[in-house]
Amino acid sequence: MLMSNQIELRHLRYFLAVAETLHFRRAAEQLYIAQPGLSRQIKQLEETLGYPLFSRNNRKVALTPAGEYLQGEAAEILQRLEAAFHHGKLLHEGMAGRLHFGYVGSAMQNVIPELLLRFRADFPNVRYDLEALDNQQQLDRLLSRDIDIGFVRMEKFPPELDHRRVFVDTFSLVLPQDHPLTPETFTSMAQLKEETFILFAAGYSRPYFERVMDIFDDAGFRPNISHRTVHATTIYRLVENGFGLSIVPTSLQMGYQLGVKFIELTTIPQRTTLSAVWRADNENPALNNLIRVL
Amino acid sequence: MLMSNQIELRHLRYFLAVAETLHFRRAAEQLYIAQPGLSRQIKQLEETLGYPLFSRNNRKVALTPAGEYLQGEAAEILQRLEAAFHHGKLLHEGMAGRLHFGYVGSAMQNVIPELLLRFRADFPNVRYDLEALDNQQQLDRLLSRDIDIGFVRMEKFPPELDHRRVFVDTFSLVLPQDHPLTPETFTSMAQLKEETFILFAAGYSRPYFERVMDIFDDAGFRPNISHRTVHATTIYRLVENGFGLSIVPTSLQMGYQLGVKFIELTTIPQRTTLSAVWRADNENPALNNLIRVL
DNA sequence: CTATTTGATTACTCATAAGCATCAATATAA
DNA sequence: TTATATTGATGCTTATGAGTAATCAAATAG
Repeated sequence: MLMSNQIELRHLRYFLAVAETLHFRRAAEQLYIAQPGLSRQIKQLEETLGYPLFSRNNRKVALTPAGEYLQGEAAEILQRLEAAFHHGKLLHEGMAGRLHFGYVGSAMQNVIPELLLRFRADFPNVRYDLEALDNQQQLDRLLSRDIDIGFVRMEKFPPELDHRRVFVDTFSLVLPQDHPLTPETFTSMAQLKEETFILFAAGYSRPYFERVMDIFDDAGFRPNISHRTVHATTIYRLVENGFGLSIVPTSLQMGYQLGVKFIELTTIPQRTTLSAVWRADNENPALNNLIRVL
Repeated sequence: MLMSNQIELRHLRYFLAVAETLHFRRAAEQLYIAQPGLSRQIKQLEETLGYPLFSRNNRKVALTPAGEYLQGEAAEILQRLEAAFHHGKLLHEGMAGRLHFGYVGSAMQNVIPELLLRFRADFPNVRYDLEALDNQQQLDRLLSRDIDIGFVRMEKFPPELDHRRVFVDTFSLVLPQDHPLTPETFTSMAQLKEETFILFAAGYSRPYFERVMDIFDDAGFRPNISHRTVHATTIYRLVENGFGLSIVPTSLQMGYQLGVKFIELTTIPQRTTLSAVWRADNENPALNNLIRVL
């Protein structure tokens, strides 16, 4: 064991008081204790350390070189400890710390930026890790506690996870700029029976894929799918160049300047929902604050 | 008062033990105390801080985010405190710290470098401040505690100061390279009755100046003094260019490559002594070690 | 189910920090 | 000089609270 194992913070606090005042009686008053106790605690500290901190010639108290050095160190150490306790409190209150986000790419169009802005207004000292992941990756990393919260296009979740619907979106058709169909002439999905389609890969999110296929089922035909991809930009590029049409969440049209046009499918019943998911037992206090903001 | 004023190092040590083992009973064993005391101390720490450090579900102990953070901080703080105590011990033993030297320029020729080399061998962690000062400046700054030790050419010292003779040196004549006098033809100072002399200024050190004048008194003449200066290089330059002869401590000839030659005055009784001086009540522990090396 | 293991709780003991009265040494005042 | 005041240290007592032993309640394992 180390020599300083019997030293307590009390010793340091008393030492600092005497080091400042260089006067045992006044230091004792300042500490709201009686002088003899102070004398003995300082003596005990010196004996434990094995060297004197003060030179006292019965009329004057002065710091030894070692005492002078320790005065600075002890003051800094106590201050740092105090700061650590305070920062711990912030962490406990979710006012500081780190939140690890997972999200499907489309959530970054509107939901995540808006959420982060609102959250930062109340909790400016929380930092974020943001990671674009598909639905299944997010579930895996939630269960392994790698991320604190996920934003997925799903409806059913494992029992360990809590969730909340954060955004319900219509679908939109994506067509080339020069396609004859317009919002005015569009009446029903059945008009697109002969078209080729570029859709999200089924593996990316089966529930999402099936929701899209429902649209075609309701229209009474199976689509001719030429390409499957997960990237919005890729879809738009392919549509732009005449490889086919596509169906995407309406919010996904934001932020792109490409040669495609959109027709929002407000007449069909299908909607796609973005849900926030998190572990019910996640103890990150910042997460509770985030969920409250949701 | 600060919230943490009732927290003691004991709390931190106990906390770290539990944080490491995540097990109260084993942590208690490791600390050589019984488990109930440990439980209470941790609880008390958490209550004082106002937030929990562990989440215990009657079967598992886990750190909260705040606890995880404090584990790192507390470990570092304890380590730093331990290091501070250790460094204080080094300071007390004179194994670390700082020594402020004053010295007359000539002491830097041989005495100071040799002393520092020997001292550094035993006390490599002591740092130095070196300042070239004349005798009186050194006494003043010793009395005002600005320097720890001085190296002067004096014999008498104020009562507050302790001293020790460190080097006794003969005098040497300084002559131009082409001067007719040589060590072989030199017999007595009386041969120099007609010469002009360049000497140290009396104000620089009266005892030293009078010692030099004694040499002339013994030779039976008062010298014709053309210049007075304190700088060795200035003296040598003046001698080299025929402005006169000089008398310097023999050790002062080291380290200069100039057009002058020296004749060591071994036959006269005068010697010049370099003394180390320090305050008797100087508490710098490194000083005691230095004096022991002297 | 029972046995085991976990941390928490309770009542008690004992170590010790703090307080009081006093002392010795020194400085200041008369 | 003597008297007085002020300093930190010391001896003794007290009270706080850390530590212990026994026990409990809850969860898990067999």
